[in-house]
Amino acid sequence: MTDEQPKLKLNFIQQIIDDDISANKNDSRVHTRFPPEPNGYLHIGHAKSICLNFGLADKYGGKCNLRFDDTNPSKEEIEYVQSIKEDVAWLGFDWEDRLFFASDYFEQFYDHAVTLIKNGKAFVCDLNLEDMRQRRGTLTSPGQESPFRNREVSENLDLFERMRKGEFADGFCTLRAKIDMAAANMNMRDPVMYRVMHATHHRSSDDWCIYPMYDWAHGLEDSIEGITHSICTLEFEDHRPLYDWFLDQLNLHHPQQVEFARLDLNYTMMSKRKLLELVQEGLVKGWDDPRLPTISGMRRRGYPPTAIREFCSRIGVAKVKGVVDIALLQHCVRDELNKKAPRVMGVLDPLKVVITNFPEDLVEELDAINNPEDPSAGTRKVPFSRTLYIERGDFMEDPPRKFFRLGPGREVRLRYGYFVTCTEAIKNEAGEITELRCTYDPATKGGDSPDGRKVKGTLHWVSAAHALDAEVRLYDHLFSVENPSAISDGSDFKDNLNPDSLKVLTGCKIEPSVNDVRPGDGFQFERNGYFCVDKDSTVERLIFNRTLTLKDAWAKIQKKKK
RNA sequence: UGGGCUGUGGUGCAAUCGGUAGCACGUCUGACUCUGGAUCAGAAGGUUCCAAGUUCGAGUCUUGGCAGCCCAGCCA
Repeated sequence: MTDEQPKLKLNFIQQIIDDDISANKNDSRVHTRFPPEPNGYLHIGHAKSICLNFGLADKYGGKCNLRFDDTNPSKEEIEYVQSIKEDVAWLGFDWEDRLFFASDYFEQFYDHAVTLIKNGKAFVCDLNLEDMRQRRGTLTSPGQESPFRNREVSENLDLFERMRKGEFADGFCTLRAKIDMAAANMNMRDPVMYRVMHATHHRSSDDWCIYPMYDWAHGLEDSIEGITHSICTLEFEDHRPLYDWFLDQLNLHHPQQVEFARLDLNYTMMSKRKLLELVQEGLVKGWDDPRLPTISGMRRRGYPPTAIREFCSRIGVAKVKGVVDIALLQHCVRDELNKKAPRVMGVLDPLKVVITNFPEDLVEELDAINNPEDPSAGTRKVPFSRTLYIERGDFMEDPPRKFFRLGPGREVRLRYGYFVTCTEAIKNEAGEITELRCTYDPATKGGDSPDGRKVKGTLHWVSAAHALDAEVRLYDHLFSVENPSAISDGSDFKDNLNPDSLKVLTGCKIEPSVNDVRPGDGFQFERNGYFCVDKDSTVERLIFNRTLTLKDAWAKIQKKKK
């Protein structure tokens, strides 16, 4: 906790805040917020924003609110607000008593709108969607003013009140700010503040039939909450002048909006709309499918929140749009899991091995280290017997030069067990190997040879009679291409889905120490990777998700050969 | 001659007042090892978008180009 280290580099947002503090802006207060719309589940891109906002508050001794931007009841659901709260908390952030909803401010928004009308800065517009669009102009040409733009204040007041009372049908009219139809910034061309929408809101129920637009609500929300720094993504840069305009007209507190580039990761996508599509079409199994970049998906997959936070801090924050290599995320996950995950032996693709010179009924309890990275994790006993399972891929009849594992006549070590030598491979009629016969050297108990002879390979194994059966779900990239959103004409992003993103293995054999586990518990299956207990898992039916593989030098050698 | 923003190894970020372009991931070697993990040591990889200018000296300052992204929802 010492500050001895060279000063950590500040990102551009921290520099802005530092400057504001030096200038005693906002009495040097720092108050941020994370403002999700409850229209989907949070993903790793949101995690970046969450870490940023809560992290900034933490760094500067300030506060960070959790506020739901629930201004569009047609897309929002209570399920989403629950999941979002759960995800933010799981990531390790605490909004304390500052859980807010835009919908709680609807009355204030309304009053402010009335003020704008009274000041001649807003008007009720009867243009329909199509007419409004046509009059908006284009990027290079100015728009035309609405014929309703110069209604009397009293008429506007009356109409607006009747909008609220529900006298008009959906889409019949809007309340618009009166700014400048010729503005180069399209957002300033008399933007809509309210639309008529007879929809039931997940919190305010049927209290309202007009709902504020995001642009009208957002700046106000931040102002109401006394936010000092409104951190948001790049696409809102053009909206900042509008928020400032509203706040100036109303003479309200100005948060400073700062925009940064949202996270993009290769081999996946952050579009909520497309994620929703995958979920709704059953292409993945729900929002928490372990292949998804959602927070809940990553949680189910076994990614620790600390790893996600570390990742978010490593990617930095800037205004340049880029694509982060998913390998960095995986590196952070491995780094964390390597330090924490208890080691255990699990055989995914079992091949029976009989140790022919091992006594029939003998069961030896061998000592195994729980975590070589953490001596305090202690040791456990693992049963060893005459009949075992090893990984099918750990045996080759005709092994190539760099294959360090078992082959006819070869000797390897069974981890924490004995040196064994393969004497015979038994096959069925189809020529498939069904069983191996080996002999063991009793002098090598524990895994060391008293005569000092070395063995190149060490295999994981499991005693057949003691093993637990398990289903194991193997995951790979959801998409087979780096940028699944880049599609040629006539194709769909779903064409880029990786057909092998999920592989389900049954009949896997896990060592018996893993008998009393709960969903979420994580392990390293030695030499195989990191795995965690899935929420579908029961005492009768153990189910694991593969979080990640270990780095695999042998796999790399093989890949290069191809 | 619409507005806004952005250009630094393959990727993501640094570089204080203008002073030898660094870090991480990835890649490739090698060492070590009872996980082909971890760890350790090392290597490759840059026209800092381009051009001109200022300066003893420019990623940084000036001017002019070029490229990319965002904006024409009663979405957020």
